[in-house]
Amino acid sequence: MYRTHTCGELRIADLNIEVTVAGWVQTIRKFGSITFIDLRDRYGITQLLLNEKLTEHLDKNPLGREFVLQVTGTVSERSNKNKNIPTGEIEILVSEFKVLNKSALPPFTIQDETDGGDDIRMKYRFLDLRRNAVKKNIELRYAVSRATRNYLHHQNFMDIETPFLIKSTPEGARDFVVPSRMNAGEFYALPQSPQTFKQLLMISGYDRYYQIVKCFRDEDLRADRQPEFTQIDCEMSFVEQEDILQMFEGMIKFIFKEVKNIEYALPIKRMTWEDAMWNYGNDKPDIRFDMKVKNLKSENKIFFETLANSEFAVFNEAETIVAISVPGCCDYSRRQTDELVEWVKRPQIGMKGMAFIKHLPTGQAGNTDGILKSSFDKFFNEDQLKQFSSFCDSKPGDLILILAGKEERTRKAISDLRLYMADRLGLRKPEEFRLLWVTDFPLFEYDEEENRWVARHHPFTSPKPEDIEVMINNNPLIENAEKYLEHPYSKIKANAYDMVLNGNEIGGGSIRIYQRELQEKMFAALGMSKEEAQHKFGFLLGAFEYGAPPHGGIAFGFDRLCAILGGSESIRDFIAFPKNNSGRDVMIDAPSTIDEKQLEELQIKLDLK
RNA sequence: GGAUCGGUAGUUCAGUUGGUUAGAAUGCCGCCCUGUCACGGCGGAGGUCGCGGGUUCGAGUCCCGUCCGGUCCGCCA
Repeated sequence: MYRTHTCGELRIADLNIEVTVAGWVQTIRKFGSITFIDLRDRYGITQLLLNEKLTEHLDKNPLGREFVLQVTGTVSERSNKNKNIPTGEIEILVSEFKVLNKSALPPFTIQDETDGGDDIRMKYRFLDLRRNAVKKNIELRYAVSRATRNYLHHQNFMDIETPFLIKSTPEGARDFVVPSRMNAGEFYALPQSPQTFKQLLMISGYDRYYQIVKCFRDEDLRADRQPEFTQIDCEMSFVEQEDILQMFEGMIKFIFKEVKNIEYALPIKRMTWEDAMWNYGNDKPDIRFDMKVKNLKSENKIFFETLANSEFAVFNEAETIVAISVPGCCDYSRRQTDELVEWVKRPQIGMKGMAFIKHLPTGQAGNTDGILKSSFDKFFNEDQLKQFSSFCDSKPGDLILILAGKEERTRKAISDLRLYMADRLGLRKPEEFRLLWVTDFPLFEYDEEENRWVARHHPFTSPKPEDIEVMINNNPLIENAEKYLEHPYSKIKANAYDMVLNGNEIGGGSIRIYQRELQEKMFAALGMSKEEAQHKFGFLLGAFEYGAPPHGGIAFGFDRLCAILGGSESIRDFIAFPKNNSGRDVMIDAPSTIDEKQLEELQIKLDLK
């Protein structure tokens, strides 16, 4: 037996018993003829005390950090207690110890505040995982997984595995591709999600399915995007949107309770996609703070009358003018406002400039309205500025920031600016969690490059019942690409919904199409020929003919959910063995070349450009 | 595909308008220390300044190229 106890469990109640523990050397503190060693395992740290004799032995056989020890001794009370750790009242008076294995000197310190940078930590990820800071993320991930499984199990969901070697369907993200040796010249694709399989399971009658499952997308990465990532993938039969919202509201609530011990007040707020875009410039608004977007003008509709006749060309000519009132920032200096202007002019934001109004409090008795001072004073009189202020709901102390330009870009910019200002003001508190359902997404988006409709969610999403006829009775063809907004298809709403947590999309799903005719119409709408649809999705279309029940589902981004619950931006911290920005695993050095023999077996010849 | 920031000791970083022998902290090694827990004290070792080329009397510093890493845009149904 290697150990009787772990390094995290011994307490003052265990005094005088003989124990054997095993673990890694965290630190060695030598004091002349006695030595303290902190021994670490997954469960904690226990202090060892080596007497004179053992300390002498140590001089001849030195220990180093991360050596693996097995230690036997007696639990004794410390004369100086350490209140910072749970085992801080005791130590083990060592009678014998054995080095189970030596360790090379680690390239960085195995501590909460390590001295190692990301690069070296990823290369030695197995050492990084020993650190408490990383370990607690991995533990949190397991807690989320456990809570999810518990909840879904008790709701009669079955965990059913679906294959990883499937068929490439180049709609949506780029597939990872695997050559088939037995079928030379042919390729499997790794699933971007088990979408079609879970729909087939519904047709098979497994009316509640879930899987915590790896998905693969061969696209460029970000801090919150990995080439292989994990989804909580769910599907239900005989349900409408409302049933799914209820079920998964319950699930997220259960996860919050189990993992964070937070009782989330239901129901979760709901918002239509249109409202979200209108009031936040974004389909995944962070509602931990207000600072709503004010629409002064949008696509040639003037909401704020004064703008119609102003001399200010920037405002006159803009497709869209939007503003936010930032609380408590009216005293921004020239330098600070310039800094914001520079911020919105960065290529990532892409604005040409920014106007602002300072709503200064006066300090004079009797005047509670404050004084308005703008960056465009010469174009507007005091009354007009007042109208501006009241339109933007500004209060004395606010700084009104105004962006003008093309609809889509400007809306994205004001949304980014809103988040940026909230960050500056500390309004995005990591320990505050605000959930939101966003519903009624458009079914289609227009792809100007390919000059066709693309599915905003995916091609299996059902339109709202009232829009089905619109879809069936109209030709998807667009004669004038400039006017795609006038095409009936751009008005069709999807039976789709996203769950948003603190400004992050953590889950999304839809009620699916379950009739062959409608699904064929959908493929046709996306510019797919009958033959093409049959080649790619014939199995699904065929299955729809054998009694497909109405069904729908949702998938949660598991890594991202864990990251947010853990208060982090980066999902890498919550994946045991993540890949870097270029999709490399720097620890095992993958991807890599393969043997000539392997290529031969696959009958593949490389012709690298 | 594009933008941007970075690469200097094992590690994390500093390094001025280009100018003597490239520094700090931490880690490591040695000696001292019986109550430390971020132990302390004294001493020591440790560098192809990512790589290649250029400008210059002289390059860690300036220029060009390249590789690697971070962040972002495009992309991610």
